[in-house]
Amino acid sequence: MSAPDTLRDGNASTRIADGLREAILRGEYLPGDRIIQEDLSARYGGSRIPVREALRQLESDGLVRLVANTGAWVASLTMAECSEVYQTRERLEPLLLRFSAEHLTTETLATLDRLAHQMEDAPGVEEFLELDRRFHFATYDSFHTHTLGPLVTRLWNTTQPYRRAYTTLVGSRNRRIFHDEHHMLVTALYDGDLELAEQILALHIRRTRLHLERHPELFDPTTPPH
Amino acid sequence: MSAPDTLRDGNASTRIADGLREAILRGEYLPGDRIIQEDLSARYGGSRIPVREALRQLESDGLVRLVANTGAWVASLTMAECSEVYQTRERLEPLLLRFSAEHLTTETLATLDRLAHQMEDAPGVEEFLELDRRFHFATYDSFHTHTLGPLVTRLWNTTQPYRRAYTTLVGSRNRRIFHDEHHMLVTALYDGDLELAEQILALHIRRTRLHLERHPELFDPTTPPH
DNA sequence: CTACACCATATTGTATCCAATGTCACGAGA
DNA sequence: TCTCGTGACATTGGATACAATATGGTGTAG
Repeated sequence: MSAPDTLRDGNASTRIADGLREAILRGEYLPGDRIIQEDLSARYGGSRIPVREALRQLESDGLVRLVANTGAWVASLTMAECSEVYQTRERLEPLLLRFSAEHLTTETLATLDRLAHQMEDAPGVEEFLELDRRFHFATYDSFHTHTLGPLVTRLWNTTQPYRRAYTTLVGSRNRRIFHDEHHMLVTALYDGDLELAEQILALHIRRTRLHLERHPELFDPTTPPH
Repeated sequence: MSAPDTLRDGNASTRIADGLREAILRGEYLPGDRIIQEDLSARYGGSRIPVREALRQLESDGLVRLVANTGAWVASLTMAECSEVYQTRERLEPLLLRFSAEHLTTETLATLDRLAHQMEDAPGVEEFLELDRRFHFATYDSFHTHTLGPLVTRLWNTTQPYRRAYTTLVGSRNRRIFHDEHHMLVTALYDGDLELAEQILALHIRRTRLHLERHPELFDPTTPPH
């Protein structure tokens, strides 16, 4: 039997950072929401000291914005910033895929195929987002990386609210090509054609970016009040 | 007249984080060195609270390794990890260069040319490293980025101790091709040939990585004690 | 009615104190 | 001589208390 959740790590800051990160990724906090240190103390237990350390951590992760003597907000992106993250992903993830694909097992390939099919029947937005994330990370998880894996995770995290907003907005329209790309990726991996797999992934990310860019209303105004 | 250094930011954690980061980059602390919270308190003023926040921040930046209830160390890399960072840079920096190059001014180009020549006469390791960094960042600074710029900075920072060690080890041997690549890059930028500039930069980073990989003795042993 | 100054309140920033944990040296026993 | 347990010490983790700063509302002057 496991220890109670509040003792999980022996380290309150890490626990709070993980908890808040998950809450932001679940959409419980929205971009631009104010974060009060005392609220987090109350929610996760402990004093404000570990809360502050957690906020520093999440700031470096790009999930929280801190302003000295003023407070903390859930980070928000302009469309240009979000687009930049996607263009970064377009260069990084194919590399990570290449590293990982060299170590893919048959079981992982079967899992990927299963996830790609499950996604087609995802009943709601949350299931869709969750399966999409699990699919892509399953293609990456076969190789332990020091820098690249965490970096990619970070880029996924900072854009998660906007993926959610977009998916909610367009419903299940236009998803066919999205699923097709996943299946093509699985096929390329089955065939061991890493060059092709990299290209499909880059196109997949690029197309998603272009779709997002059709909806500026999802993002912060380009000229935020400074 | 400016305020004393200890009041620079109105925020002790940021000040300490910046100070410690610079100290690590200057080589004042070496990879693997233990960091004692009280020492930082004494050195930068203030109590241990802001020190701890600063350490969290630098941990997320990849410059410090924290172990719960045990302590903090200056981060160190194995050769494989360092190589991974360089492969990541090889994909990222050409993109950043492309973003930035579209906004390069004539003055910046002149500065780049000047820096490239200055480097050839750099008297010592520190000057060489400093000029190299300034050269590359000058090619990036013409475009304000939200994610990519800080990311690249971070990758440069985590590998800085090893660049220093390598440069010290080989002295000024084999630097000719290094300088030539810089000049080629400047020329490509003068000509507005972004495609070529990207390729030169990627090759430049790749060649540096291959040189580093000839010196495993500079790095942590691959199987660290766990 | 608007603009501005001022004050009350909420919130963040930091210091001090104590608790918890890990480290290391020393000594007893095999 | 080596191993293992034990205890003192060094160091980190966290809570409380207080100081510093920002915010938002109210009243007053123009």
